[in-house]
Amino acid sequence: MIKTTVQVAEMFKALSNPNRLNIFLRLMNCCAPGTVCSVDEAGKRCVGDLGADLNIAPSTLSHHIKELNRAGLVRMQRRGQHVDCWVDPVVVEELGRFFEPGRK
Amino acid sequence: MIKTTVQVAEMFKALSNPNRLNIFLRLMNCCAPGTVCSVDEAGKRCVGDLGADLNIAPSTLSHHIKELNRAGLVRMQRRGQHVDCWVDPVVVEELGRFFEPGRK
DNA sequence: CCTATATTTCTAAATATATCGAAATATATG
DNA sequence: CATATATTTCGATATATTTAGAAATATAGG
Repeated sequence: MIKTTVQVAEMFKALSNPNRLNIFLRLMNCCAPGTVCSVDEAGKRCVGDLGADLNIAPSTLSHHIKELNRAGLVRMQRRGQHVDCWVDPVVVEELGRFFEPGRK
Repeated sequence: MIKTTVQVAEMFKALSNPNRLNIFLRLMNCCAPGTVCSVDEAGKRCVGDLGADLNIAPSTLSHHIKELNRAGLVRMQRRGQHVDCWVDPVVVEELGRFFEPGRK
């Protein structure tokens, strides 16, 4: 899945806000900083959980997660009242390769 | 060299603009897209070279490279009329690790 | 010192982003 | 259906970013 420079820039933009980066890191680590991971399904957390201790309004949280989703980094799916979120491992792996030298 | 979430977000922000990302990629690849690498010192290119074919004003180019430098991704040093630029390999390697799962 | 080239600084305008609160929607359950 | 909880949409505002052009600065070479 080859990406254009613009698409990759979109992904980095999604991670360029400290709040969004924290949300992303929580999904990557599968648990809030300093806490033990406890989610229903492996690697998935609902929107509300992701905003814990981040001191942002629910509407802002929703907006940020939508941005991460739009950029292709995070997938979402409603499950009852909640909406589960998880990182797309393939996309994340591709991003990691961006920082390997000698890449073509 | 441990970085805060804010510092890392700054780095991603530096890469969130397509023009800046292109500049960064040229430094990473050490040559313009589709061309053979030809720089004085390994991995270094001057400010002017980095903007070739990017269709941006010199002032804009200078601004973007300064942003990459401020974020810690790119180092710069004047050499005569030119200013050489090169990526900080340590910082880039650290960024790459951000996308490895299971990181603590 | 004068000129040419490279780069930066400053200023300004257009556009984009971050954030909130209020209202709307979705779902579960009594 | 009424209510409670979770999330999203909408509208507004403050702030930040992108970019260019003009002027300033740096360096090399006559």
